[in-house]
Amino acid sequence: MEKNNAFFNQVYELVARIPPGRVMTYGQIARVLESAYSAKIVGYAMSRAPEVLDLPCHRVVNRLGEMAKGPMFGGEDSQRAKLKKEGVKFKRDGRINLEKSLFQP
DNA sequence: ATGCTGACAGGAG
DNA sequence: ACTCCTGCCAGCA
Repeated sequence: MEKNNAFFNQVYELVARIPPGRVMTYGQIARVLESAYSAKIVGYAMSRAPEVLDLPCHRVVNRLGEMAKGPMFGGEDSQRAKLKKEGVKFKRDGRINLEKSLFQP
């Protein structure tokens, strides 16, 4: 990985600690990293995340419990199925039940 | 160096 | 419940 930048590394490390069946929001991650970076930076870090790190980026969602709209994880449905398979609770809207699946370090 | 963008969040209408 | 506006900070052209 060429980008050994601190923020990216921080985010990667934290995301890597998210256990199966749990998810985190971008804002939550930003807060855990201590007030610093905005949620956007977290998302940006994910977008540039080296796949060799094998980051469970599909466990990172926005505050609505929804995943990114574009075809970034191989399709939103694909990510949703993945999370569901890991035991993440979904509401009938198709959104994640953050109350039950939010991972708090 | 300057400005725009971005896998977002939070408040207000 | 929804939509719109603003703030956030690093990366990139």
